[in-house]
Amino acid sequence: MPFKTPRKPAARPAPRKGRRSAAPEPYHHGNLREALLEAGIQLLKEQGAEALGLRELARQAGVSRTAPYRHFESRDALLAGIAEQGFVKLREVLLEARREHDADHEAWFIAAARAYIGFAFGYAEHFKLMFGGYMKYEPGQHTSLHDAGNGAFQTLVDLVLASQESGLVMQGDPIAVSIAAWSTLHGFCSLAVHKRLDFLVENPDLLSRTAELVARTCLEGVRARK
Amino acid sequence: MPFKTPRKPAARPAPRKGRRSAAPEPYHHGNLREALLEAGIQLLKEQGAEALGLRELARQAGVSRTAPYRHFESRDALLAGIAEQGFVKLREVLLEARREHDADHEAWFIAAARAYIGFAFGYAEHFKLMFGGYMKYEPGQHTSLHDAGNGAFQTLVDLVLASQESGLVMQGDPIAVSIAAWSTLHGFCSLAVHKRLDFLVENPDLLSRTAELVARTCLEGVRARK
DNA sequence: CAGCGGTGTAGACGATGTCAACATATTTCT
DNA sequence: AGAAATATGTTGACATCGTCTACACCGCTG
Repeated sequence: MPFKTPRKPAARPAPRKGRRSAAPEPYHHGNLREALLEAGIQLLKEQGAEALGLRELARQAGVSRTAPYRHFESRDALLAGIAEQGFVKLREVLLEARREHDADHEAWFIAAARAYIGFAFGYAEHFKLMFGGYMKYEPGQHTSLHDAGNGAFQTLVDLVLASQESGLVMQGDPIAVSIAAWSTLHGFCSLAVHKRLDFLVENPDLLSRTAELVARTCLEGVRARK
Repeated sequence: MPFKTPRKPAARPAPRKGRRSAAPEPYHHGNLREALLEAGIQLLKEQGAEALGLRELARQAGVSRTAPYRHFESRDALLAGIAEQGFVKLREVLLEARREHDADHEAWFIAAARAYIGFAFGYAEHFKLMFGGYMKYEPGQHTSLHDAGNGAFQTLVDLVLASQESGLVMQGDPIAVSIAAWSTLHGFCSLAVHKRLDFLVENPDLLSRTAELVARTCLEGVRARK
């Protein structure tokens, strides 16, 4: 009986005998899709993106190796799903910075920069997955991931637009200006997360002071010239 | 006779029967080490870092799969060797920018920024390998790669030091200021190279204008406040 | 000429992503 | 309610990869 074998029943979130709910929650055995994403996020945090194997994820979810293919077209698609969650979270922390400093554009700017840096350091592996070359990123593919990324970027564009109106930030194509500001943040985070700033890591005080300098630089670089 | 088999003799750089030369060029069959690096650089340019398999490189060099292990401890070590070459090249282009604008610090700054961006766009895959998470990067490992990276970074520190003395750039820890300036460049390049700026790619004019803005932002962000 | 270390080779192992074929559970149609 | 369709999960197999071990060859030094 090669089929009745393991089936750790505790691993499944209770097959839901209830008739039907409004949300089209998957049926069958449990919602594997989310279980895979959750396991992936957990494993990503603990071991990094390299450890995110399809088989490993399936193992952690208590299913067979090819089961994930019913929910993700390929390993890359699964990674894209995990990365997407990261962009959602990133957007959230950026929106939070906005909520707290809506009135003062300069404070908003600095808070957004700190939030971005905080996200990168707090979710380093996630950050690497989102912006690194861990998966193919062909245009037209992974549109959902793409949208989530644009959603996060849009919060920066909103900030730039508002700051241009209030005269804090230089005029010019808002996209270009946003990218210029974003680049400063992103470059610092990318270098740090990839351990290219290890001469700072040994001096945590200098690291945090540099982070603060970067947050300011990010604004000064695009501040309206007098 | 399972051993006499392939041995494409043309692929080897002539066994060098000459007695001995000053440089300790490897003997035996040819200098496989450099052949592997060359093939790797070529393949990297054409197909990206994912294609850099040990077996594939060995194939390209016309040797057996495990031959590379006589010259590189692991695949990561080979990748590190290839990345190292990239840092050497990057340092070269940065030094060239310096040579051309030694006197005018502002021009030097802009030229260095353009050179960095030019390198990233011209050697996109190499850039990704150098700064992405394609290989383990434990501290203490790959010291040669590490040194090459620091060598390239040092050219930026030199620029910042000179610019601080001449009053162009703000005071403060030169390392921190260098990182702040570098971050702007690096962030832009990293985003572009990883295709996260595709909304720009469709508009090459906007892309180049943004690149120019970034090159300026990189200086404005750390310019001495009046 | 013997031996020895530097170099290259074949075989094997475990691991991975993916495909095709098959089994089973849930929904939908009649 | 029963049948058919669909969604989900499983096994087996294949090609590929990095790496280990044992072995073969080469060119030098004694």
